[in-house]
Parts: sequence; structure tokens; C-alpha cells
Amino acid sequence: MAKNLTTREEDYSKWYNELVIKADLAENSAVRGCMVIKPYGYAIWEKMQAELDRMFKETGHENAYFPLFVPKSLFEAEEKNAEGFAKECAVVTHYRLQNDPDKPGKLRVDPEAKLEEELVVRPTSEAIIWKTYKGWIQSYRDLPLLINQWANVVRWEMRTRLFLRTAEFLWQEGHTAHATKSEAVEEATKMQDVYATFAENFMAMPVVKGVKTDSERFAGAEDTYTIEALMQDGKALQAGTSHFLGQNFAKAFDVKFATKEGKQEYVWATSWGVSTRLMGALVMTHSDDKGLVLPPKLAPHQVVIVPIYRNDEQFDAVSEAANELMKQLRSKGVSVKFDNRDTHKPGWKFNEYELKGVPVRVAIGPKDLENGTFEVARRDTLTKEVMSKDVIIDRIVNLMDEIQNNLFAKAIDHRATHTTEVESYDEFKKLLEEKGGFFSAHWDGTEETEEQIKKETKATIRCIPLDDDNASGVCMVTGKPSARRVLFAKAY
RNA sequence: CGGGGUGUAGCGUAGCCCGGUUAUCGCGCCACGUUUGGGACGUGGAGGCCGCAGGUUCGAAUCCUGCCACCCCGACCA
Repeated sequence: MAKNLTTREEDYSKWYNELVIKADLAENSAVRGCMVIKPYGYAIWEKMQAELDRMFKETGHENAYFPLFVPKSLFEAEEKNAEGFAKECAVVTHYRLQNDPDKPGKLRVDPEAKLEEELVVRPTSEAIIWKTYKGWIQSYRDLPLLINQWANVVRWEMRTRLFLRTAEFLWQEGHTAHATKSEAVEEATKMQDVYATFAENFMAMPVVKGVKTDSERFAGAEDTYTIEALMQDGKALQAGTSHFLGQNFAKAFDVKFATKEGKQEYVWATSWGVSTRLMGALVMTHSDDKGLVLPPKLAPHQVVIVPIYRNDEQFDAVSEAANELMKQLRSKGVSVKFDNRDTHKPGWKFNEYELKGVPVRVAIGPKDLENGTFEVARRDTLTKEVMSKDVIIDRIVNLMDEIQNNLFAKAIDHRATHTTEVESYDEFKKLLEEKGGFFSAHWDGTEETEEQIKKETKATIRCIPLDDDNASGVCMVTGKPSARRVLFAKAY
């Protein structure tokens, strides 16, 4: 393992790539654009999953599982959705291999084994799910239907980056059906709220809730609600989306229900998802030039204990103290790892756990045993403090909250200092290059202007925020009237 | 898919122009010993179809052709 990470200052993008690999979160695989998520990275993902899953269930959803493959005829049923994803679909055309008669020991696709109908590997599951829902929904009594699935999807991206954009990724996708439009809209915004709460309370990552413009909307949706986060390099990251799908899929798949009055009506739909991209967001929000910085609520180990000793007797004595501390911390709900490996020295371990972002490190050595103390180091501030036996448990329990809150506060502060209100297009262009971040500006509401800005500056409208700032003004580009400010940024 | 670049041990690399002993160095790995409060040291050792396939040559990591993979910049995107 190399000793030094590229710094964020030197090359933010390189820093990110190196960090993901060196911190053992993931690596590139033998398959183009697909990653292997390593145990340490997967442990963080599992923590995210566990909390999100809990939140979904608390809001009335149930999990189910639908097939990986979608027959082409189903996939194309909802035109806009199909068109939006068509360019990046993997397609299964054959179902058998055979020995290659020309190349001994090699296999080839059996030309006789062509599928009657091609199977699309799901880039998202609306099609197969709505085909299924048709059989599940007859009456208003069957509604609302609130389903989530944890799955992998494939989008054949040209350029990929670990976690941020991979050809295959893990996610959850909620798919709900409702009797009324207002109920579906409420569901979509409710799940946006769930995502925002999760991002802020667990990832310690502040997000802006908003709605996408026409051009950025999900293919097949009426409205896309988004949460947008700001990374340390001033670029925005779309962290989760929740779509109000109107009756588009109900019509495409003919999903009707009988109302109380006995009339047949199309159901109203939503879908919503977050992916392993959140792992990338987590890394880029908090980590520093020494490595990962994990919020305690998502860290696989919240505390690591490193023993310091010169001989077996000291090791035994230190271990005893470590085990006792571990027992007490665990009884308070703190997850602890005691790294008693004799194969690495303490200094090596200190660096290792800084790289891996463990929130709190406790060192115990002979001096501590003598004095009845522990050395406690915080990953977020990189500060050390010697604590006595009597206070350490309470202090560490409190530190979990303190670190969580500190990370959130730092991220909020970064976002605040990198969110700029601009009045003119020149100012916008200048500060976009010099400073980056979010820009709150007036826009005339047309796709042409949005496109022009994107072409000229690479910045896009991240969202129309759902805050209560409704002051009207004039578009910074065209001078035409604008109902309210929208949020621009360069994005991942 | 366009433009540029790179493939040598697990990782990072030298050698390539100008073909010629046994392919360089560092990290890591293995064994033993000494070490252990911020990435220890010594001694010994293992590890290579030089991206793949063909060609030129007495001889190819080195020259030629084709292919593949990866990286960077564009277009596309959670």
C-alpha cells in the first residue's frame, strides 16, 4: 500500500479514485465498467441499506423482487422511458454457447440458439413491474400498492468511475400505485423527504430538495423530485430521485382499477431510487487528504482499539484492558474493533485506520495502564486527548454524536460558503470558474436558455428548489421575466 | 463513438529511439532474529509467456502489422 494519497488540491478526481481503492471500498473488475465492492465498502452499503429499508417499511412499503430481464416488447411499451434508456441497454440475444469448431478449447455463441425475442437487462424496472401490477390491481381496495425492491441494474455507460458511475450498480427502486393523483404526488415528495432525512441524519450530507426541469426529468415521468448535494470540489451530485409518473405507465400497461363508484380509472404511479452512488457521495463529502472520514452512523467500526506493548506480559495486560473497554462500549451500542494483530506496528495501524475513516481510535499502552488512562483520537478533527478510565465510556458515547454533528456542520458550512446568488450571466460565468459550487439565479424557464447555459458553461440546472423563496426577477441570460431563482452547478 | 496516451512481478517503475549475456529498482510478499506510544531494521528467499496474435531477423521487451485492455479529454448519464 502506498503511503501517500494524492491531495485534493493536486487533483480531486485522482484523490477520489485512489481513496476508494486504498481504503478498500471497491476495485475495478475484469468486466469493463463494473466494480467489485470489497467487504469494507460493502459493510458501509449494508448500513445504508439497513437504515433506508427501515425507513421504507416505516412508511408502509414492502419488499419484493422482479426479474433482471425485460422482454423487449415490454420495455418499449412506455415510449419515453424506452427512448430515454435505449442507448445504454445491454441486450441478451442468445441462450447457449457451444464449442467453437474452428478454435479448440474456445466457446462461441451457438447461432442456432437465438432468442425469439431479445431480453433487455433492466436499466430500471418500471416495465416489468407495471406488467406485473396489471395482474395485481383490479379495485381501489388493492391500492395503494407500495413496493420496493433491492436490485442491480445495468446502464452501459461510456465512461465509468467507481461508485459514481458504473455499468452495473446496486440500488433500491420503489414502485407505487395510487388511486388519485394527489396521493401519488404526496408519495413522491414523501420519499424525497425520506431520502433527504437519510442523507442529512445518517450520511451527514446536506441536500437541497427540488424538482427537475423538463430536460433533466426522468424518462417517462411527469415530475422528478431530487436531492442535490455539493461535493468538496464544488461540483453537485444528484443523490436520489423520486418520480411522479402520472398515468403514463398505467396507460402503457393498461392498469385500471374500479373506483368505489364502479368506474374504471387508470392508476397513478411513482418510482424512486437511490444507488451505490451514495457511497461516492459519502466519500466526497467528508474525506480528507489522509483518507476516508466516516460519519459514526455509517462506519462499519465506530471505534478501533490499538494495543501498544513491548512483550507478552504487556500485551496480556493491555488486552485485558482493551477487552473490558470493548465490552463496556458494546453494551452502550458502540461498535468496536480490537486490532490485536501482532503483524503490524501501532504507527502502521494509526495510518491504516485514518485511511479507512474509523471515527474514534483508542490507544492503550503500558503508560496508560499505570495511569488508568486511554489515548483517544478523533478522525474528524485529527485531535488526541488522554482520558481517564472513569470518563471514557461516556465521552466516547458522546463523541459519536459530536462527530456526526461536526461532520454535518462542516458540510453545511462548506455548502453555505459555496452557494452564491448571482444577478448577471457574466458574474455567473466568472464565479463558476473561480469558485464553483451552487449558483442561485433567475432563469426564464425555457429549454433554449437552459441548453445555452449548459453549452457555454457546462453548468446545468440542478433543480428548482422547493423552498419558500418565491421572489421574481429577470433571467440572467435573456432578461425575460423569471418567477423564481433556480439552482445551477456543474455536476457529476 | 471521435481525439490523445499507456500496457514490463501483487503495486509503482527502468530498459524500448539505436535489437545482442541471467530484464532494473522501490514497495509489498515468505522465513528467521531483533523490534512495537505515528507507516521498524537486519539477513536470506520466492515471484516475469515484457497485454495478446502474427511478421521481420542468426537473435525481439526493443522493429513492423493486427487485435485487446486500461487511463485522460469530448458526446451520454444515477
